[in-house]
Amino acid sequence: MTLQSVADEVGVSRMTVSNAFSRPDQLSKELRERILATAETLGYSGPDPAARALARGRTGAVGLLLNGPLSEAFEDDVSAEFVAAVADELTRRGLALTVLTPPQGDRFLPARDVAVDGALVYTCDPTSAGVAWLSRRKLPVVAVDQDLGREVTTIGVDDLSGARAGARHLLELGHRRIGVLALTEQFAHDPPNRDRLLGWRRALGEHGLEPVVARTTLLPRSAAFAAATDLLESSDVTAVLCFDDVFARAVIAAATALGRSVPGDLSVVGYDDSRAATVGVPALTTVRQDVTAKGHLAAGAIADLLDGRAARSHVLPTELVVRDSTGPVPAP
Amino acid sequence: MTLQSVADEVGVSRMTVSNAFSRPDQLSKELRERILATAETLGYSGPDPAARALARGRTGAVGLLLNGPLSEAFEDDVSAEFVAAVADELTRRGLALTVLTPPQGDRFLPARDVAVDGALVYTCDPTSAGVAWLSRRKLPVVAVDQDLGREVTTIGVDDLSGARAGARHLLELGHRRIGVLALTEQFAHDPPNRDRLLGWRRALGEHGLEPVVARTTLLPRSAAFAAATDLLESSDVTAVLCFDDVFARAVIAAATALGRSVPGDLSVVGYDDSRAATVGVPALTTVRQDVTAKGHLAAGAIADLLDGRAARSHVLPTELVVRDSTGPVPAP
DNA sequence: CTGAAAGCGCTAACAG
DNA sequence: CTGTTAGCGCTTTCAG
Repeated sequence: MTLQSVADEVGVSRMTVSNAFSRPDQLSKELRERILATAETLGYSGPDPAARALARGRTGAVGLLLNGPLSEAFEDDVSAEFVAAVADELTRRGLALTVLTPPQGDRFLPARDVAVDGALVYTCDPTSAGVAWLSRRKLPVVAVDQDLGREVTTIGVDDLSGARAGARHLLELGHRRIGVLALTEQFAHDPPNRDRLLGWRRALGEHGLEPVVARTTLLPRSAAFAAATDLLESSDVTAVLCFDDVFARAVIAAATALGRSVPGDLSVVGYDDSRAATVGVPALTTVRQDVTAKGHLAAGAIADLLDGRAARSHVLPTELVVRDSTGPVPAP
Repeated sequence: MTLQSVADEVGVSRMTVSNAFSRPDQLSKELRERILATAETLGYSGPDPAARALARGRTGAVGLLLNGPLSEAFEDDVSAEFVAAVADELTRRGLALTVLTPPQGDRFLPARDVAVDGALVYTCDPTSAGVAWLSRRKLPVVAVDQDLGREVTTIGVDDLSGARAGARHLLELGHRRIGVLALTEQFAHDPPNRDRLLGWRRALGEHGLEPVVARTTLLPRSAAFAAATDLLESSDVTAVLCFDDVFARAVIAAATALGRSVPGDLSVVGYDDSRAATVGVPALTTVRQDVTAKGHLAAGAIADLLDGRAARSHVLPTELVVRDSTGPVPAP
């Protein structure tokens, strides 16, 4: 079943059938309906997407390049919300989302071998093979929470200000011995981790203070609990600033296990204002970012690029949300 | 930059260059390396995936057809874990995952217009347009937690037994007035919802009992809390069987808000053994299913189908996990 | 509004 | 091991 079979049946040229499907305004309504009806009868389900992709030079799919185990990307509320927002917005613009997983061998490298018109780079080591392949293919790319150079359209978040706001909030409450729970050194150059750490450091620095830094990983989830326990046992911090809300929950759990109450004995600040911030008790003081907006902007940017329009970089604002996990510094 | 340019430069035929990239065993190691080196120099990044897809008749991408807002699919732990497992296993098999979102208009229907070799159908209304388009395109399909007919390879879960085990557990604890919190009528034919409900009903039926049925939706999350509150206020159930762990948490939250303790005053059984089961207090008694295995099996099945191998249907087992949210029926 | 010509870039099959 | 032949199914451009 091809365009040609339908054309033969109707008695028009293949091109007219193509137009019936792809450019409705190029032929009479009447003829178009006759063609569509015949196609239906013949069981022709429309132009073959692969052939169309080759002829048009566009596949209609946008890649989402992710590094590390996918479980990290999909099992984290924040990433999942981002992916959902991206997929929704891409669909609205007539594009599909293809997941470009990290390669698991040598034969098949998604970033090299999968047909996409462009890609979103998210949660990636900028030096990864995937990023390199995308640029070798000269595909349009939009970086999200990532530094790929000034020429690359980038959608980011003002984590520097967000982190600073969180730290200042603690300082205003009188805290002076403050811990932070960040990602491991492996993420030293990951913008969110880097900027949050920097924002905390700067705010504390304004008071001549230095944070007690603890580091951990997103997975396994138990790692954060262990790191938090260690931080609380090995130092006398009265407050902890966390890389994200999940870490904040881990700190609260660790504090509780050590018999310390939050916010009575310890103040905890999360980040993201994800589901974890409001689902548990106490509700978290956290720094809100609009992940859905980030996804929409990223999808819009890559779509613009594909349409030959310029795409602007954006830095999304953050906002401190004060809830119940922070309070005045405890009396000595 | 095409195969031809590289061929011209090296002075061999285009086919030999193609072989250098795609069938390394078809030419001498020496020649191959010379070709690859030249390609590298010329900035040729390998065969164009779109052209290759047309010529080979295979795109190397598998669709994942989802219905309803993507937020439901991605922001639910269980679905997210499933998607991650699918993507991982597909990558291992040299395939990519393309998300086939529900159509948001008329011009662009992912299930009709996106190039994929086959698709996984998950969380879909079987009568949806998406499913219809896939079958019109005659694409190989694997159904997950879905009834698409006996000819369609299906990966499912033994929810009937799982639900029964949960209900029997409550019966053994002495409960007789039992509520259930299921999905709305809209999901009457959704296999997980249908089978869990059926399993609960049958187990209770063996004791001549009928459950008090409450129904709600996955989103917004507040809906479950409201439904649970209503159930607890309008009936005198001593235990509630829930469609999933998130609902179980909502029931516990509602009970707590009404001044009832779990499991002292009320027993609650979840489903899935997802993160929600163990993250909060009390840890949930729940019915475990292996979502990652489900994802791996589904990906393996569609990959087999694409390779022309037969793919078997599977029904994964479930297992009751007793934790702290269930206890003996309270004294009257 | 319709059709003819000319590929898009690659690969299967087979011959040498 | 290497090259030739013959498309894959569609769209772009441009003339009628």
